[in-house]
Amino acid sequence: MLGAIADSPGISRAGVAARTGLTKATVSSLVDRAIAADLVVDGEPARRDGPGRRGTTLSLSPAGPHGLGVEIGVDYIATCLVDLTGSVASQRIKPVDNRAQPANRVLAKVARAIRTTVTELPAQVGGVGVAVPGLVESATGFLRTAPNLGWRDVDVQAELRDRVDLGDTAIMVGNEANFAALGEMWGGDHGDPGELRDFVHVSGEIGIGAGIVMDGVLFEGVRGFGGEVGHLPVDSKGPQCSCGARGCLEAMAGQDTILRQAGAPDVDALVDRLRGNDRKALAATRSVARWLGTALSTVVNLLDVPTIVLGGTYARIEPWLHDLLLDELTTRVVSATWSQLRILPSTLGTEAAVRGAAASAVRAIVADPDPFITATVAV
Amino acid sequence: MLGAIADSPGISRAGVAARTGLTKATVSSLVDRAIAADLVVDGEPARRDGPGRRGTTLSLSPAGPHGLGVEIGVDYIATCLVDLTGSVASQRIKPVDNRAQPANRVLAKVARAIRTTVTELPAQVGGVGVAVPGLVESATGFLRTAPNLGWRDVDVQAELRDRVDLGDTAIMVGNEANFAALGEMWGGDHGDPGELRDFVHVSGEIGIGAGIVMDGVLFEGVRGFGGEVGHLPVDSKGPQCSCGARGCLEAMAGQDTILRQAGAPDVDALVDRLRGNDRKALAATRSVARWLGTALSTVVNLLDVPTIVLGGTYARIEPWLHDLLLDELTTRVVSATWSQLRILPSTLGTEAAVRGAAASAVRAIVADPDPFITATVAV
DNA sequence: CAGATAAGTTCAGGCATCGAACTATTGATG
DNA sequence: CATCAATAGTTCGATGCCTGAACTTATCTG
Repeated sequence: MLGAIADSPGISRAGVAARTGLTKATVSSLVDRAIAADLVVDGEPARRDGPGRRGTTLSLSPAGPHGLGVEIGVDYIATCLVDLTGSVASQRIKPVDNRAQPANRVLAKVARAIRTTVTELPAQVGGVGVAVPGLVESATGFLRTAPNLGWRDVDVQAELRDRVDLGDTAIMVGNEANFAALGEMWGGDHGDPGELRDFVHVSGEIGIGAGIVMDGVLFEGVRGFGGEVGHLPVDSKGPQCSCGARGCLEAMAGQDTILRQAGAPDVDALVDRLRGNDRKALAATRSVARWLGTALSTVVNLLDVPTIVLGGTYARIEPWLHDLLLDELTTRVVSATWSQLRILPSTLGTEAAVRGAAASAVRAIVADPDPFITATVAV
Repeated sequence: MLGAIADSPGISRAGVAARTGLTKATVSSLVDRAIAADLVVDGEPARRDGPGRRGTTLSLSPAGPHGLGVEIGVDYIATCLVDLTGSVASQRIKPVDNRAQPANRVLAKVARAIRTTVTELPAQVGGVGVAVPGLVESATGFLRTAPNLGWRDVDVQAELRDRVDLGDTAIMVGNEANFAALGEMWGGDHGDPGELRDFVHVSGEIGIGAGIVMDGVLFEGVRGFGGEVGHLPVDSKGPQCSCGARGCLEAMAGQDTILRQAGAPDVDALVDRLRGNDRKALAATRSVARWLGTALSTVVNLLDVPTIVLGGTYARIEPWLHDLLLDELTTRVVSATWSQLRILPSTLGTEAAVRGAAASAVRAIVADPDPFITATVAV
């Protein structure tokens, strides 16, 4: 029910009723409870053109529970607090070389970051989202492997609970690419909120990760290891990859490969050269578009997702990727003949993952406020 | 609730309660209603080892509503009736060259087949499933395209309703490969019923189709066009495909390609030659295993589905595909290091699709018996 | 100001499910 | 063989979520 308010802030009770199919009576009582729990606030009456009483504008309360997002990157720890409306209350990024340290050392740092953020916040923390660059079992939150951190089999949630007293606040651990996709859906600027509900978010950083969202819900596969696009085979004759196979997408279109082929030291330099129509840079980008297109056509053929959001490095070079990528996809995707594909650049860039982690925590409350409300009443 | 009875026939009311989390009281009343509507029958008391009253064995009623499945193949129309338990009541296959005829001519034949089957049945028809070799929009049941039939934009459901009086009996139109997967799940012989809940069913016939089942539910993608594996790109240097792209799976591992490479006139001959260790046949099969493995590794990496069921032609040559395919998958699938993949041959073979279509119709009642029960009471 | 229109509230009632007490059936034990 | 513990199944009042319909409040229009 709160979802309707989240998707269109300023909606009236009657509007919510129309949207959700519940009766006005039900909505009224639910909204009353939500207001009592400080999840929703009643605003000024809305303007209306015709006759009739004006509805009061409902919106999620900025003073309600906040979501705390933490991203454990390879060389940084980022934190972020968002309120129920999705507005960022605070954000911080701390460079640390996590690769050089064992998991428990890093988690101690993360715990400290959580502690300070929580104590600084005047409002309540309603949930914590932790984004990690690795494969997480969705049922348990167990981190199976994080190659770029060198971690294996870490129970991030339990480790953090040992180190920070969070009571029974929910901690959700998830893959960074997945959270990035959610962040983009909830916090990105793509027309009307709630319009972007079916898409693949591809982010090219050190690896290539994808977050798949269908009908507004993250698609994680059976156990949570889905959406692994980095090692999709795209070129049977391609170079050997660290995973043992040949011609993986990561090897053909990863950030390292682009920069090497373009002869650029970093992404900024690459963008500069593209702007200056540098031949090598353009050729490298074209090649990336081709391979990425091959891989994404597979994704679209399998999942029938009509929109692709380019994040991370790809977002930076999206103008040069767009046409070729769309072309490649259109020829390869079976359903493309009668249904238009869209390619959009990410609007949150590298912030997407933390934002998504934080927003996930509050969205859990929005999706099912009951546990939160009963907990609040009990206290 | 009936799902629990379907999955383990002979279960007691108490067993259902334990399984579903409902209370004994609730189960009792629900079961009573289901018995009244002839959906469930009470059997003999079960044996038990310890003390305590023995539970009555519940099972779905073989006299209850039946599901009617129809498959519109390229050169046949198959029909099939199954009862609630999944037992086949009757089955028929009629060779017709549907390619040579316009859609409405074929649908008239289908309508006739439905009529005769319905009138022969002493029990009630609870739903109709229609399997077509094409892409169906899941929300509407609209057939977008069926390349091998030469059909485009056909509203199969409406056409059939015009031609057969089915009252308000549900008609579900779906892709043949999807129904085949469901058929295999519900009617196949893979250990305990309910054990096969997450798998990809790949059937190699004229095209290559896949049905993806996750958590016992068909995965169709956003609009229903998901699971299209036939045109996954597997070899960037491969031959041109009719779809416009290069090196599609269908061109590399389709039935035609196998037979041509093996120099065999048909699948029977191919199997004979494989049994006789014919070199060309073995080489062709190895090549198929490689390409199929490449494509399926993509599917598994994206969807994280732990089991692959080989249907159609692939089922026939499964013994020769198995090891190489598993090998290819194990090296390419990221999660394979800690989680075993399984490859199974289909047990229903070419019957899978009609069986699945018929079973889908009754499963809809099992999943939500309320509309059926209220309709029954009203009459 | 009357009339029309729409938002929001109140309250009795329906419906599915629950909880707890009850009855029924069975093997084990002395 | 009587009794007991264990388990299956039933009955019935209680509960909680939601609905439907009537009602109150607020606003525009002529």
